[in-house]
Amino acid sequence: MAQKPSIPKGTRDFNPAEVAKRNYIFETIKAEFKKFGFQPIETPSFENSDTLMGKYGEEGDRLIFKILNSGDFLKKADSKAYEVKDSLKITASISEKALRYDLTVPFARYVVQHQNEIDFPFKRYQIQPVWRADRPQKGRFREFFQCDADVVGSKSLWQEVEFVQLYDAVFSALKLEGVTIKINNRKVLSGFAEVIGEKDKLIDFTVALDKLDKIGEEGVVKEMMQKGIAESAIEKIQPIFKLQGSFAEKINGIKAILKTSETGKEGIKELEFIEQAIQEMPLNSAKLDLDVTLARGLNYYTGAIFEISAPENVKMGSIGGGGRYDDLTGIFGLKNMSGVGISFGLDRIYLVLEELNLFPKAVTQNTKALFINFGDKEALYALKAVQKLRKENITAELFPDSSKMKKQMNYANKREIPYVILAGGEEMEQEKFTLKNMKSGEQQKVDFAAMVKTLS
RNA sequence: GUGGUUGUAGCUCAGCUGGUUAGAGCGCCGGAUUGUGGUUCCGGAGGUCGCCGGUUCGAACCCGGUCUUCCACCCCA
Repeated sequence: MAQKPSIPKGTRDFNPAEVAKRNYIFETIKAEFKKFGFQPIETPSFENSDTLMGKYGEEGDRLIFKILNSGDFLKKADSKAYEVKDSLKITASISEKALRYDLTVPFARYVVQHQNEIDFPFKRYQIQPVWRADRPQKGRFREFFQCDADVVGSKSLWQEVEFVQLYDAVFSALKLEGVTIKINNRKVLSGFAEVIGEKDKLIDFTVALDKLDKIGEEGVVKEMMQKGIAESAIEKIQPIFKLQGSFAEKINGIKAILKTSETGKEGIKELEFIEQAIQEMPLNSAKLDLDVTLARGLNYYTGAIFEISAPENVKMGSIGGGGRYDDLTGIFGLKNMSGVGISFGLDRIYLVLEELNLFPKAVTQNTKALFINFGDKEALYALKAVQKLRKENITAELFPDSSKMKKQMNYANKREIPYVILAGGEEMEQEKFTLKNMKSGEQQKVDFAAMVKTLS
């Protein structure tokens, strides 16, 4: 065999069964998005580099796939950067476009660009692939789909409440139980930093705090100290490492710490608002939990922060996330436009559903009936019936070649087609069809109407 | 981006301290069975051992590079 072709690292092919299952997830999510009043938009797979660069932090810039300029790009390259082999600097001069890294920033760009045509508050959903030049791992790909729903143009906390409900609605529809919707608030995190007098180290502080469940209290303290946060400061917020119990109990715990921080208190108020609303309208299958260590994500979150944990028995990173960003469109010149949104990680949800065996059987079902081909005369008779069946909304097909019976039956068997229809000279004369149930092996000679009845 | 790991038939994997023609199970193709599949029996095809180079009389096996897989870190869906 010749050299086998291959696909790039971190990308995948999807076979028919996989596509069917993925579509099932897409359709389920989409149906809930629509029920909540979101409308779809789509944006290009690549954007101008300056739309994306600098929006995800230094780390993010590194993970953005850059597209090489067409033509004689070296002619226009930054020769100084080239001389000293400064990859970072030369990139800007040889690449002007980049593959989209997420759906939020392109959405912000979209809102600013089309601000005059949009009726605010604007609720949009978007399901498209994104690309990251990351090193792949389980559930981590270089091309994957995000399913986002966002609202811009409203500061109302009712949006947050609705997003919690939307998460719950989607996971309930997917029959995925035991999902935890973790919530936090940027203002609470700012409050912590303020209280300990390390306001300017907010990012370092939250990034370290975010790792609590992974590296433990000791690890977090160590990392904070490495980042230059004073030991005495860390001691002050020690209680947050040990927060336990119900949502309300945890709130009480942080209230004590944040009593001197106006920002912090505001964050608490927001969290309480959302929690109380959810208590009035209980969730179906998911659980809402406060996690003050949750920092997750992008620096532009200003209020609520969401992250979705898969059920405990599945080893998988977060399967969704989101939050409130007061000033995302500000980067593109549109001020005072608050947005809040959530995202579903389709590829990871797939892995979780697969692991827990939660895909409905019907998802992969395809053709209902296969007509055996006995020759041209019989094939014509069969195809006429196929055409009529399709008009009845029944998926049917004719085996294209008059191959051996064994081969045709085998084909039906392999494809798990539930019915095979045999129609030869005898059936043609009587205007009937021999309908064989592939599972039971039973067969009977029926007329078209009876066949439709069995197949529908 | 850093450190580690993996790659042998379509698939899952054997293959001893380097030693002739690299194996198994499953699958595939053909036949027993030319209007009856999933069971059984018989036969068959299919491998530059990820790729490139090196060491050696000799490499699937040792060494280097590269690609890929998975894992940890970074970060994240």
